[in-house]
Amino acid sequence: MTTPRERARAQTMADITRIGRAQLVEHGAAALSLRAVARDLGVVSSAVYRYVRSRDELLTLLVVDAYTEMADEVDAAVAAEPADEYLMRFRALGRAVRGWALREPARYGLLYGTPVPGYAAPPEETVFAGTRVIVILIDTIEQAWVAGALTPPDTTTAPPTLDSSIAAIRDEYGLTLPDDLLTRGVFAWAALFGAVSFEVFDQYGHDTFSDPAALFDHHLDVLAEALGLR
Amino acid sequence: MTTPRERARAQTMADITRIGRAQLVEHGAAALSLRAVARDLGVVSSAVYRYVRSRDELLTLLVVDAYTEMADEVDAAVAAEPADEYLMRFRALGRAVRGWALREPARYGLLYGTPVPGYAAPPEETVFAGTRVIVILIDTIEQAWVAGALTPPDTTTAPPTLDSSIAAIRDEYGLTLPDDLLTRGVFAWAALFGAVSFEVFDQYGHDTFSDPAALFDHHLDVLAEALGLR
DNA sequence: TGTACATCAGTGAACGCGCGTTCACTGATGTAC
DNA sequence: TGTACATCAGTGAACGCGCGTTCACTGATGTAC
Repeated sequence: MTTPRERARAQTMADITRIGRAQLVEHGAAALSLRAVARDLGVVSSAVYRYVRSRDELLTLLVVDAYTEMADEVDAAVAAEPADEYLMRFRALGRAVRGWALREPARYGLLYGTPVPGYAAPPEETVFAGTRVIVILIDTIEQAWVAGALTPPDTTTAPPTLDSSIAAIRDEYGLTLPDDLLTRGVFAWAALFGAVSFEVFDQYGHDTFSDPAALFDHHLDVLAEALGLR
Repeated sequence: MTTPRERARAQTMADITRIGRAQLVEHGAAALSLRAVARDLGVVSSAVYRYVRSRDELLTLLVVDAYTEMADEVDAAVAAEPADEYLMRFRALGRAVRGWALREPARYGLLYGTPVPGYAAPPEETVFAGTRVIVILIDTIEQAWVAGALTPPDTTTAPPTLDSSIAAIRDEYGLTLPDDLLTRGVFAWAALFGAVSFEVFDQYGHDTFSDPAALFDHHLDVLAEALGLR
């Protein structure tokens, strides 16, 4: 049973998140301001402290909010493909990340851009949401591997100095992927977000590529090839 | 013949750049402040306006400074390898980028991270310095191609919608690379900086990988394979 | 070579702005008896 | 069911801070005759 007060509180929290999101979009993470949120909320600046302990806590709220929204979309996009079409699932994942990032450049920048100076996201609250996408990616590769649908190139080997790190990851997520393939998965993760970041942060000149979506799809093809996905 | 006044001016400009660099390192780009630079320079805040028209102009100065330093290091690293050892040159390029980025995370962030809100780098002043690394990368691939030292995978084809964009790039830099390979070069560029950004911006957990340099080298191997470099 | 004038670096005060956070308070909503 | 008390949301003023930029100014350095 929720009291009116509880409902009002939940509503205000949701409003603060919504307004914070809008502030991010408009002015970027570094300029996010509690006073501006209070203004938009129609309330005196000190009132916001009833809901949020500090500016940093508001940032954390927005970080988790953004990770969650992106991961939800990626989840949905991957799940919309047949379970045994691993290449299609991989492509869907990549496109979902790119789609969200281009729609939400400021929030994407908060997650994958320059760290906000003086702010460090508290792991307890952000790690789960923040690792969802890489977990989906690695799971997709794992499932393809288990199904025997993967013919990984054998031209490289994972560095021996990473043995224990790789073993720890394999344990944590219950994987059976061989070392080299798991390491290639990490590469694919970094490369995917590199391609997205270049587009979102406008590293290509504005008009260098007439069809950036096609360029990105080509990147995904090259990445899938590097994973042995087909 | 330089007058004392000219020399003093050049010295002060150099001091401003140096102090600006230090400010970036300490507080990040968004917090870069003319007043703080003036303080460190030992001068009243308005005096800085004799040297720099605005905060944005100072940012532009620092952007060019950072691009130039990074490209100089990449240049030197690539040139230190034998001219016909294309794989070694590619590896040297990647490692030089990573090395500079890890030594200068804040300046790297200024170039490849979230855009500074409200600031757009003026192309006339930044494009030359900003494209030097990709030009070196593409040149390396071009030379390998011309020398016949490249066996590119033929599993993908460049998207037809990018024909004219690719042709424009080929013309501008006098290249003979086929479409797919040139497009893979762009991919390698984005993927390389993606791997570097993940490390600099701490996307992997702090202790997930015990030997990040080895992980990065593995990434370079996979990238070289995707380019057909060996 | 000496003098008059122009150029330039740097000063100090001011403008108007926004920020995060604390604090004592009012008044409404909820709860225990 | 009614009353006394506790909880909570929101107010308004204040603290101390930093910012970019403009402006009229002083005094030193450079230049043209």
